[in-house]
Amino acid sequence: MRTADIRRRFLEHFTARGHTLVPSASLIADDPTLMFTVAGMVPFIPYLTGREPAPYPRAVSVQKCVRTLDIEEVGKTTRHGTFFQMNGNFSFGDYFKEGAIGYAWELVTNSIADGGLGMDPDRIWVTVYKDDDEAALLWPRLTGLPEERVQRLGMEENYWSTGQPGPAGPCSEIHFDRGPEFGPDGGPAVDLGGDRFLEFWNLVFMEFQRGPGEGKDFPILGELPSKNIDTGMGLERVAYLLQGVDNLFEIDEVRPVLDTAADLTGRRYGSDYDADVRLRVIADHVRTGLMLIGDGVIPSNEGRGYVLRRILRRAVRAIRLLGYEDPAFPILFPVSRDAMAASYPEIATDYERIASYAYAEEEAFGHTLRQGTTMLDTAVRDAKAAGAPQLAGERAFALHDTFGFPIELTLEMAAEQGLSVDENGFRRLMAEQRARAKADSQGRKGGRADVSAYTSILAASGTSEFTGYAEVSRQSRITGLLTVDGVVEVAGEGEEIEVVLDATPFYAEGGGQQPDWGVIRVGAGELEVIDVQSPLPGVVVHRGRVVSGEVRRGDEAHAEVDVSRRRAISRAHTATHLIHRAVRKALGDSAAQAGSLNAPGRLRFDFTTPSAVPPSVLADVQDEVNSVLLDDLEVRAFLATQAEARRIGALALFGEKYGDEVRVVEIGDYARELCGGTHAARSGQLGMVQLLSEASIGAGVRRVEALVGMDAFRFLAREHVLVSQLADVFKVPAEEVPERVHGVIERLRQAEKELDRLRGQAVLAGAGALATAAKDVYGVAFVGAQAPHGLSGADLRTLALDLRGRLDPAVPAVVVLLGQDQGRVSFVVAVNEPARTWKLSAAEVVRAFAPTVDGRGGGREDLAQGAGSRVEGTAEALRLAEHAVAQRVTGSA
RNA sequence: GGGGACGUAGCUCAACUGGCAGAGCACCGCCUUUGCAAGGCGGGGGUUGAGGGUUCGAGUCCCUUCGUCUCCA
Repeated sequence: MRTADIRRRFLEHFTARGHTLVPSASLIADDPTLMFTVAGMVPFIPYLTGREPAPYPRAVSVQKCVRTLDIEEVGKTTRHGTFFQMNGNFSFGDYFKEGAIGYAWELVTNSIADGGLGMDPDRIWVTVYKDDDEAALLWPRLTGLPEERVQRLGMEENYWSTGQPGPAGPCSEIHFDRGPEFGPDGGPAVDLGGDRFLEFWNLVFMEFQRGPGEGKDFPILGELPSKNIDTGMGLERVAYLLQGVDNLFEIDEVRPVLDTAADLTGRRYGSDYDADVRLRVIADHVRTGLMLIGDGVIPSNEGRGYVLRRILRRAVRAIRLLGYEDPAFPILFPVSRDAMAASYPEIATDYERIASYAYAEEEAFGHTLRQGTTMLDTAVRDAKAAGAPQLAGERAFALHDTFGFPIELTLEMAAEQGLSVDENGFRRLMAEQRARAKADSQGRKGGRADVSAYTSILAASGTSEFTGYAEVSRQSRITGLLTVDGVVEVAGEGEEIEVVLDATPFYAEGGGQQPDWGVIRVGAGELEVIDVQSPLPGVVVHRGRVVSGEVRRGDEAHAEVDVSRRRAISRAHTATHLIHRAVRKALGDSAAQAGSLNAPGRLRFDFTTPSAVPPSVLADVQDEVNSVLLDDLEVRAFLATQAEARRIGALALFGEKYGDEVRVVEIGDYARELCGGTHAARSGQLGMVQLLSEASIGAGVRRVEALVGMDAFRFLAREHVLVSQLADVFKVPAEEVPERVHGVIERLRQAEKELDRLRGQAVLAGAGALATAAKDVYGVAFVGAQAPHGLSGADLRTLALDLRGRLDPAVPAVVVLLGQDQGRVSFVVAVNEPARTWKLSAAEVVRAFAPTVDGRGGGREDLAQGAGSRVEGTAEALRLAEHAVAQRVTGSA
């Protein structure tokens, strides 16, 4: 049975039983504490914890998930994969254990013709929590399962809770017996974690409220007012059971990639364990990369983007280690796309964009690999030269840390050179780095990193409503107050605080739009707001300083947004939509928004496109946007369902919440997209839009910046003045300024070169005479002279080198020149090759006479220079230099 | 957020403990040669990312800043 079939059967089974179908949420979790959506229940957390009322009593979903915690295990075991899909049915205070067990059993054992999965009931085993007598009784009673195939396990296996106070409860797991060839008899309780009894569905019965405690050690505070069901069936696991293959890498959605990789590298899957592991890694990581980019994650050096980068690079590394050197993603990604498109059509429609990131990343990694290889070669050479049998851990770590060279490759390539690597040293350094980063983040706790303070405010006071679309000031109440020390009741003048209101007109930074500023007044004081953030969905935090009086939790407050700032930001945001639309019209739909910044009067807009945008296209975009402003279109915002929004063609960005209702912003009939930001009322209010620059900010992503309204006007006015001034200075019409400047620069260069040439000639003018005046000092041709005044140190050097060149190269020669320039003495000593074999050193000669001119200097054996301040010492210095030469020659002869 | 590395000619990179800014490719000219990566000779091309500092002297050392790469969180 194809994976897409299992998925469809699951959804149909539960929708037929009154469950609301909820589409998979984005892999980018709507929770700042989570990197990715790591489990099927993540999108339902607010309902399961009772933080928000559930909009439906029962729900069913197939949720995309990514987990990278055990990334090192991927490919080595049958079940670790970084991307997987969780089938889940949920009940929010509706049915409980009996319903959950009954529905599950029906789906698992109903025949395929009846829409079930058609598993053999005789091969099903279940486990329940040891004290959950209710479940232990229900299973045999509802399903006819023999009691001996219902086993009791402890807290570790069959009890569920989050790490924090909140809901908890026993769970019950359904296993499939793969047969005696996979392990011993006796059921999952005996073959715990083995390959024979494979757990594929976990039913969680949330019935208790737990208190604080570590791990599984916490008190039960009582029963939940509303008992919930949360189940998770690993789609991949079921697929590999039903498809009769050995692991999740061999199912229909993954295997094609594995086979293609095997073909590319000339391997036969199943013939070599190490190669098999690598093939499985490739298959898994390619799929994960595809799905992550599909949900809007972009490879980068931090956060989610970094995890994605690591996954992609691990895939590239694996295929390189299998001996394939050419770009592999352009071959592998389309295969993965075709395997996944049945369940996720957007992967196919959006493929061009996804591919551009993936391919670029492979190329970028190729670059770092080439650099790293050179570094590794020198490291290997050094080690061999030193006679060391192994590469130091420090070198391996430096390669990894600085050049991104993976340790596996270091091991492999060192081995080829007959060297081992000090892996323990490497691991120690990695651990140190980890400890450093951790210590750092611990040190800064209490700021935004820790959201628990906000969670408690949310729990106590509920969500704060945003009213800023319709109004810019409002009466409300302070429901939460924080300082650096945490939650407080009151804050006095001068304190930096954070305030939460029950309802606020302040826009929290989000969607690229900068936060509002303004003031919050209470009876006894006033708060100046300079930042507004939403650390958790539903919580709006106003940051600022108490400028007078005091602010107290519970105070009635008057919140007032700085209107001119807000308007300037709104204009920028509306302009961003127009630019987005115009760019897409000009470049095609592959030019998708990749980020934006909307600040007062100016904006940045990042979008994906394979290459630089020609200036002519930018000019067209700017023209078009400004003509739309002149059309003075009405800007309208309204709520719509996802389906409606899609029908009317609203552009949806990645990482949008898949809530029931979305906000659509449309500008006349010109642009329409999902957006939570604030906007101008009519396009005419923008005045004008001026594009400033276009640049690359990374592979496949370009950024344009623009000014809006008065800021755009002032910019142009300034430029105009500048050009007028230039035209004035150069005495030409404005259009001819560039040509004129070009000409002037060219002439200046010519003049400088000519000057240099003449200078060189002047410097060398006396060289011939000086050379012939060389003195014989015990067999050494010695030239000692005062150069003409005004020569720089560099000039002296040129002269000295020229002199040295004029002397007989077979005869030892020493040239000593001193010159004066602006009250300082500079000097150069040059020594030729034969003189050096006579142990004459230029640096030594310099040191011999430098003190007589109060100078210092030094240099190499053949050329040395320096400078001093005592002009009167020049003649004496020359004598000393000659003396030094004489002494050295006679002393060593 | 915390570390590490790198910014030198159009490109790829050299330049030892501070001491003459260079090579290969590309470009231009001339010569040779009817042959698809042609050879020879000659030539142009540099604010060593930017700004300070130390020093007789900074591509090199120190500080600031911008950019790129990379590891950890």
